[in-house]
Amino acid sequence: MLDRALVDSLFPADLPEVDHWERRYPPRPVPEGAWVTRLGPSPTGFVHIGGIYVAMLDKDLAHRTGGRFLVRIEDTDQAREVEGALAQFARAFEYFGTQPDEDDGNGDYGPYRQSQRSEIYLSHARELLRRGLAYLCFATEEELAENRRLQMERKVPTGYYGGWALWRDRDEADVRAELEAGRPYVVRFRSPGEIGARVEFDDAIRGRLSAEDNYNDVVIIKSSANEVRLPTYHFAHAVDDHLMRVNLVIRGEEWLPSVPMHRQLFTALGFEIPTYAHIALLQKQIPGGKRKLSKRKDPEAGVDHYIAAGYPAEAVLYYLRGLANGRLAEQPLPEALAAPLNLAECGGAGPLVDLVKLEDISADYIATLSGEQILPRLATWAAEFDPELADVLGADRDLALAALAVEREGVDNPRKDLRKWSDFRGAYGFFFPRLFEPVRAGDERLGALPEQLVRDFAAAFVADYRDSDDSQEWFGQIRDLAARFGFAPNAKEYKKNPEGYPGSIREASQLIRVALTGSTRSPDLFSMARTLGRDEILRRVGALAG
RNA sequence: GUCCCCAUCGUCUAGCGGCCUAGGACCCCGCCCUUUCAAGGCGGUAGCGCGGGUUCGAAUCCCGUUGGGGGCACCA
Repeated sequence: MLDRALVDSLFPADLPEVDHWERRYPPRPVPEGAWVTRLGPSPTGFVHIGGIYVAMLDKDLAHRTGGRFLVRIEDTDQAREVEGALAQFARAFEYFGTQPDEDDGNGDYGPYRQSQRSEIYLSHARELLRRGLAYLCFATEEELAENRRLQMERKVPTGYYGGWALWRDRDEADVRAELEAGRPYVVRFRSPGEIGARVEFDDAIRGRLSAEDNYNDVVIIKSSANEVRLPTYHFAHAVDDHLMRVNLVIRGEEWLPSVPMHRQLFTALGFEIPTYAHIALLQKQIPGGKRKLSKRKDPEAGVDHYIAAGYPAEAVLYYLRGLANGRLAEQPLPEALAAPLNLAECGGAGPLVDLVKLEDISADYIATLSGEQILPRLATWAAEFDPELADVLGADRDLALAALAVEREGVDNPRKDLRKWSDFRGAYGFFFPRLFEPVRAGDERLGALPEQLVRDFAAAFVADYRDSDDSQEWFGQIRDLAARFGFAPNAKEYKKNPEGYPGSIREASQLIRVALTGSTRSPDLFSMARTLGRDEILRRVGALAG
């Protein structure tokens, strides 16, 4: 243990004592059993979908128990900070309805950015040093690297412990000498653990666990060479969770092996240990196995992927809730979104993110919406991601609503060709003259039909066109034309005698379909015709006639 | 090397000593519907990793193994 005066000389003279912070951040006035949760994103890039997954859990549990959910920016790694990261946190939280109760600039337990809490960490580090529960370490990077190399060579666990901890039990005289020489140092935690000892603890998801106790002396305050003295995650999160009065920490299972060490820190600091819940990591399938979903490699890891594609938040949340608690995947979406989440029902195995499944969910959800409900959301999406489409939607709202109504309103089984907003242009864009390019005879979309036949058919259609409110009657003119031009009346007839016909009623109607939509895939012809209107029909089929 | 976690159809899961010759959803296949696509209806293929043990009885409990994921950074 270093002389107290020596310890104190390492810190600003006006640094508050730890009890100052205890008074500054009193225990919260929340009911018994209330959860105070937190999400700790770091501004090193866009938000990971796993962050929304955790935030969803955090918020649900906090609110159901009369607690609070806060977001704390963990920016102690100043080298890796990315500009603009913070702004898109707020955007993501808003989109998915996971806004915190407290965050930067809003709450009584701030600051909510670790880089602004240096004083708090230093107070607590000084206290640990005064009590000999932490120590100064002057080991160089080279020395640490040599340690590591030797450890691997000898096949013993890597780390800074026991005989490998060069500065753990050094004479004060040595320490003073290094300080007088102006050598940089870090502050390390003096782990109380012994090699081989076991420790037991409870996890809110996994139940009672047992692990080797921690015997590593981890760094708690980074190098004195840095202009601003900042802590490592281990130290920062312990101090912050305590002073922000967080009592439930939901985080990824990659932290499980660190629990013994974190518990030691809480104990050394005299803090009550929070409840930990370690959730399984979302995974990506790779040949031979799977791995952590990575923002760097997997587009679907980023929240922006979902927002830019236009997945409704409800669909994504329903999918994530199903991953968290399987029973919710078997409930209708509205109920599943409103149901409480339960940590004990979270699985221990890391699930593969299945975009096919998400798309199905999204399609189902959108099918429950009316055109009036879809349009404003679609327009909002388009404004940011497809401005031309946004223009078109804005210019002709009535047509947009009419298009959306096709086989969606007044039917038992609404279409499910809109699985996300970005599908709209492809599936419905043809309704808008500005987005439609007339088709000419000879286009490959018309298949193998002879050009002249196509022209003649189209011309005859235009010449004799009859509007009708009855779908059978309306389609009847295509049947009549098909018969006139020698098409088989149905697929069976055509199959019997392929050489005898240019095609069947299918090819005949596809001809008109391609003329009207530019595609071989569309909703019902009659329904579209009613929406397009006589003039537009004649214009488009007329273009095919030449 | 070492320390943790996990293991039901291709995927996500229900199951937690007998109600399971294992249920649901997505995917995939077939049929129907049939003017395409999208839906919808009906049906189908497909799973408890392996080996011990406990038990009258195990997907369910125990042990081992195999496989998968993650930690061991002054990243978080």
